[in-house]
Amino acid sequence: MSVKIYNTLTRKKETFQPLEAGHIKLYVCGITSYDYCHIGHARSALAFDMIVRYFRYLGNKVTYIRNFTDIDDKIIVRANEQNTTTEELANRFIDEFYVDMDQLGVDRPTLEPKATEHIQEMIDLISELIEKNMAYPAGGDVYYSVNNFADYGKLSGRNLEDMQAGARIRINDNKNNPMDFVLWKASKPGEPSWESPWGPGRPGWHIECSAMSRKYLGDTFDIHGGGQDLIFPHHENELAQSEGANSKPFVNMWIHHGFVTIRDEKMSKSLGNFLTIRDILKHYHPEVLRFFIFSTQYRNPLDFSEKAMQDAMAGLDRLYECVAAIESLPTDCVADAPSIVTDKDRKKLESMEDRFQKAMDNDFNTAKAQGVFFETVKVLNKIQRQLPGKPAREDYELLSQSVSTMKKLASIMGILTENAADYLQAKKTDMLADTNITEEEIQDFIRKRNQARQDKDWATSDAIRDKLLDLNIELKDGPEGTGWTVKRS
RNA sequence: GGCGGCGUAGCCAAGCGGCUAAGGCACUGGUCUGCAAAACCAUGAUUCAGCGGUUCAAAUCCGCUCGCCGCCUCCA
Repeated sequence: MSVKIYNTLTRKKETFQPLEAGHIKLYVCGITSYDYCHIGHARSALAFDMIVRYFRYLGNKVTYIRNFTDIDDKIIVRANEQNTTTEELANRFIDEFYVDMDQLGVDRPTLEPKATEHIQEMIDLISELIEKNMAYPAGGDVYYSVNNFADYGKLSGRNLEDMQAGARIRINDNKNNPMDFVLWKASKPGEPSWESPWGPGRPGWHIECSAMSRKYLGDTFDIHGGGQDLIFPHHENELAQSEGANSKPFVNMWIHHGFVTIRDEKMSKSLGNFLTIRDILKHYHPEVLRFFIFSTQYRNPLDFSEKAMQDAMAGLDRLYECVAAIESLPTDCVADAPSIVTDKDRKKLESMEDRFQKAMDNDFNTAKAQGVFFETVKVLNKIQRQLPGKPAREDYELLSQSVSTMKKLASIMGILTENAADYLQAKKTDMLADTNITEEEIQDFIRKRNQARQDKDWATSDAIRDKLLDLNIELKDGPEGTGWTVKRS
């Protein structure tokens, strides 16, 4: 395996080498559970879903841990607003998260630990840090002492002097250094709290990931992932905690994906410009969203717009239409008829999987990989069109083999997973629901029009066609009769 | 101010020192058609924000300039 991955820690693409050959250990920061998920969350889940599927496709075992943050300030505030408990609120949105993930067809990680179920592990870790003089209790809180960790800032490329020069650090008298961050927070009255050696309180945000990754993946593991906004402070602090406590390298490879933007602005709850996953799935098939998200490499920003989604839909339809056409080819072929496929085209088809792998090996370049599919479709369409009524068995097999390979590879991105004919039919039915006409009525018009066409009454024929077009129904005359589609608006 | 990233055809997007600068969408032309539509096929950058430099060779490396974005506060 020679997958190259951009490592945030070294700011370079590196050849990935798991610690244990054939077994990859991956930890990804999941959601803070207090609201519905937006497309940005979808991108995160989908990016790592794709990465895990690719590693498995290459024959690796992958242990994939993705946590739920089910206790933090935002959850407490929101629970109070809704007059409920943090537990109820967090669990409710975890359930909603699963609804979205299932709709998107995201595979479940190996394990999805919750912060509140690992309080003891966090307390143990904090105690170790205090013993090692990497942390100190103060006024019921416990803080991490950044001055005692020489490498602090190595992930995000910052240094303490520069950061302190920035004036946006809150003054907190309990801290020795303004950059020290909280490991354990003394609870205020009415807040959820757990007993600890430092009094009742709750964990700081970063400590859960250090504690849970250590429990499930060990002191050092292969890959840690998340959104680019987590690099600082979250991952920087996790790294400081884990290496501070374990005195071993925490993670070999840090993967951070880019944001989803709207009109080139980051989508976020504070800006109020976010769209939830279910908003999107109301209007688009899940595979359209997947196709859209994988149309650029995972580290680049991805700008959401209706136009972009329409483009994605058109592209996905093109793939499905090709698959459907080849899958509906008549199966009676001539065993020893000569092939009509040129050597160049045959090579193109036979090299598809290699070219796909080459793209994916290069830091999971799904945009390039999609390009491989389209190149394949172009060749497939061309051959399929030239095929005689009874094609050579050799050619038939080349086409169906290519289609099944393409479907296998596309499933790594979670596209082309449906039966192509069903997908296209369902789409038609869905679109028909948005019009003011039924299938029976359309068939009726088509019969009348065909009669007119037979009589060479073009005026009537065209009038019917225009009438249907007004209703967003487009007719397609072909050798096997007249078909129709709902026009894309 | 510090750190990181980006700027490639109308739009989206690959490319990471050297084969003809992938691919998608749109446009245009062709096949098909009674005419259309759909589908399919074909077509577009002597050039990669600008200016310098390194090199036999640069969109790709280095420097500067301009523009955009993200992080530095909760955030996928």
